[in-house]
Order: sequence, then C-alpha cells, then structure tokens
Amino acid sequence: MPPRSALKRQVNRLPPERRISDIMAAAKEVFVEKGYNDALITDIALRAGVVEGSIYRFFANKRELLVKVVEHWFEEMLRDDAEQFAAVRGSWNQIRFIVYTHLTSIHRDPALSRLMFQEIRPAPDYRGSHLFELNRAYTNRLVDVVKVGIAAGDLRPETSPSLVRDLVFGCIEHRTWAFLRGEGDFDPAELADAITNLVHHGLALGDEPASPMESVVARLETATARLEAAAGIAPTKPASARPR
Amino acid sequence: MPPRSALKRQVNRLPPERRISDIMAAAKEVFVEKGYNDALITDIALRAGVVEGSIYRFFANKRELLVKVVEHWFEEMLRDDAEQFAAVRGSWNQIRFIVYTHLTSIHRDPALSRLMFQEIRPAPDYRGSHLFELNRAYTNRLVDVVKVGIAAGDLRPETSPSLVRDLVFGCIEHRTWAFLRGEGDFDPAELADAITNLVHHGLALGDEPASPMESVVARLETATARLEAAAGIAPTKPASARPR
DNA sequence: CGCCAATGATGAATGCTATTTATTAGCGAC
DNA sequence: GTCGCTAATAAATAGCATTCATCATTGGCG
Repeated sequence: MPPRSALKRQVNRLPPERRISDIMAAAKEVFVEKGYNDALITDIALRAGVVEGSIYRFFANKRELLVKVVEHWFEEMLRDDAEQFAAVRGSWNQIRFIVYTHLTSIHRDPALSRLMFQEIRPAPDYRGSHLFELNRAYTNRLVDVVKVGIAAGDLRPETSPSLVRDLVFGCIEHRTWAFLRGEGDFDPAELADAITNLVHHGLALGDEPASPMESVVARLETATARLEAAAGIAPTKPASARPR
Repeated sequence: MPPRSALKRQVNRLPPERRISDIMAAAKEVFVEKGYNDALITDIALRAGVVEGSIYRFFANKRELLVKVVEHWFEEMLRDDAEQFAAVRGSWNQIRFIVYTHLTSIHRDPALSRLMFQEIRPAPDYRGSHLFELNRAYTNRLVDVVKVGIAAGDLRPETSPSLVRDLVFGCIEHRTWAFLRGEGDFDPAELADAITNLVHHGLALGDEPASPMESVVARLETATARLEAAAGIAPTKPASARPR
C-alpha cells in the first residue's frame, strides 16, 4: 500500500498568464510581509495554490521572482505619475512635485521601497537591468528640471544637475530609513516642502534683504503647491514659471 | 580501522583574545571579499585556523560576527577623524571636512561601507545597537556645525539641522552607490567641493530683482483661495510661512 | 469516439549551509 | 602523576532553494 502514490494526485491546469500572475501576487504578499531572506518559496507556492517546483517553471530562481515583483510595482507607479507631472510648471513646483510623489510612494509601500533599496539596487547586475532603466527615467525627470531651470535663468548655472538628483533622492532615502525600519512616521507634504526649500535655497544666508512681500509669496507658494497636489489638479496659470 | 577518529586530533589552545581577533580578522577578509550572504562560516573558520564550531563559542551567530567586524572598523575610523576635525574652523570648512572624510572612508573601504549600508542599517534591531550610537555621534558632528552656524549668523536660521544631515549623508550615499557596486570611480576631494557648495548655496540664483511682486501675490492669493475652497479646508495660517 | 504525444504540474530527492551537540585533548591544581 | 575543567573538535541536525523523475491533462489525429 504506497501511502499516497496510489491516490490520484490533484492537478489543476491553468493558462500560463494566470499562473504567473497568481505566483507574482503571492510572492508580492510574502516578500512584503517577510522581506527577501525570510520569504519562503514554500509559502509563496502555498498561497499561489501551486507546488514549489511549479514556480521554477516560470521563474529561474527566487531572486528573479523578486525582481519581477518589484518591476511590476515600479511600472505601475510610473504610469500613475507621468501625466500628472507633465502639467506642473516652474522649477520650484516641479522639484516639489517630484519630492512629494517619491515620498508618497515610500509612505504607501514601505516594504517594496525597502526591497528596492536594500536588495535590488546593491546587486552587481543592477546596472543593465530593466529596473535600472525604469529608475533612471524616474530620476531623470529631476535632472531635466534642473537643466531647464538653468537654461531659463532660474537656477545657478554652475550646479551639476546629476548632483542635484543625488542630493534630492539621497536625502529622501536617508530621511526615511527609520520609517522603513518600522520606526515612527512622517508627513510627505511637510517633508516635501522642507526638502525642496532646503535644496532650493541652500544653507547660506544670502545678502539679499528679505522684503516683507517675499514671506507672503513664500507662504502662498507653499500653500498652493500643497493644495494643488492634494487636489490632484494642474497648477494655476502662467507658463512663466514660478516668478521670483 | 576507524578512518580518523583513532588519530590523535590536533588541538591548538590559545588565549581567548587571540582567538577572537583571529576570527574577526578572517571574518573581515571573507565578508569583504564575498559579501554577507556568500561568506561561508567554513571559509572563515579555515582562514582563522579553527573549526566551524569554535566560532560559535565566541559569536552567537553569523550576523553578530558581522556586526562586531563592522563595529571594529567604525570605531577605528572615528578615532582617526576626531582630533583632526576639532581643528577646523568655519561652517563651510567644517562641512567640507565632514563630507571629505566620509567620502574618503567610502573610497578606501567600499566593501565595509556597503555592509554597513546594506546589511546593518536596514536591520530592525539597528536602532538600539552600538553601531547606531557610533553612527549617531559621527553624523551629529554635522548637526552641531549647522547649529553653531545658525547661532553665529552664518547660516539661515530656519534650516533644520537634522535635515541638513540627511541631505549631506544621503547625497553622498546615493552618489557613491555605483562605485560601491564596483562601477567606476570618483575623486573624494572634487566631489566634496561640489557637494559642499551645492548644499551651502542651494540651487536658486541668489540675487532676485524686485519683480512685479504684486501680480504674483494676486495670482497666488486667488489660486489659494480657490483651492482651499475646493478642498474644503481652513485657510493656511500666516505663522506657518515658508520663510523668504 | 478513443488513443497519443506534448507539456503542465507534482512531490520527493538533492545539496548547500548555518547551527548544535557529543566527544576529545590540553592545561593547571593537587 | 592524575583529576577535573574547559577549549576545541568533528560529526550530526535542520532549514531551505533548487532539481528531477513521474504522472496527469489536454488537444490533435486517426
């Protein structure tokens, strides 16, 4: 009496796309809950309603599965952001928008962001991967903003656009690590304002006397940007950038 | 004829400190060469001249061994920097010094820096660890510089010192990730200048001509009122101004 | 209608490693 | 010398990704 071999084993055939999306959905769940190392293929298989071996029919290994999951998430994110961004005018507003949306996505999906920062980006094959290209496109929006700002005479001509990219995204990551570890919380809108202002103005006290009008403008700019972002609508009026 | 059990097995007794430092030296080598995951306890034991089990007499597990190795490296680094820093005067010079020494240590020990960023800092028990405290002391020098600069009237009074810390260290990390993955190189001195200047001055062009401020204000007031109404929220408080 | 090849799916086997454990060897006290 | 204590050892254990030999479905073709 063979214990189970004699029993007809259950087999459930499905179209490959369905299997793949089931597996990816289950994998996303498990990776998010457990992190890469503690995620078990067994667990993923169980939740996807397949057996361990089946996962290897569609994905070469655990890491490839992770990469596909994160790619999927990232692509979705990019699609959502792209058209909104196109409507924002003025270098301050554009930087603020980029900072804010990035902070928001970290705030919404901390576990996935973490996987990206900790597992994907440090890998030696990251450069050359699809995710690298996606991320490049994502961050290059900021580089372009700076270039345009320089050309338009808004921003200092000697600034390196790519260094500004590292300044902004690096600052965001460094600031959010505690949150990503599960410690505390942050307010994306408030932090976006602070970072944008700091990057824009720097630390040094300029020699310009601050007119009382300026602080009014500053307050209004901030309130407007926040409200526009919150309302999800395009900025008010002129193509003449943020004046000042 | 028992294959080996009958042969007198070699045992080499040493004082614990010596054993520990041998193991840590071997572990440092292997972690640096292979990274955390691909480092094998077997390999470490072999190079330290002990057997695998002996490592567990001194270290609870592989991760604790990693932490001890990185701690040791970090402590050494701090000792070297501390007295030099005390001699530097002026906020620009002090920031530049901190940026430069940090870049230099990444440039000198990329593998260890990577372990710190990728394996240690993201761990849930990082906060509360000794390394957290060491790193805190390390980065707080910059926070203090900013505070002093503000008090002395060198730096903008409204800047958040801790945000400047995240800006600077985040920028450095983001900028050096490619190098940490083994792609390309960078010049610490040159990059230190660029980062310090960017942080110090910001992006914005300093000398604004007193422009048609009134029309700007008018536009912003209108947009704000409209948006606040649309969003159904209370008007932005004057006190919360984005200064300048 | 029924059989057959192709391939999806399975569950057990493999292999690699961290970690544990039972055993042995050296060293100091008596 | 020898007895006990502990460092050190080598073998055993266990967890988990990955592979493999087999089996079950399905759609095409007689």
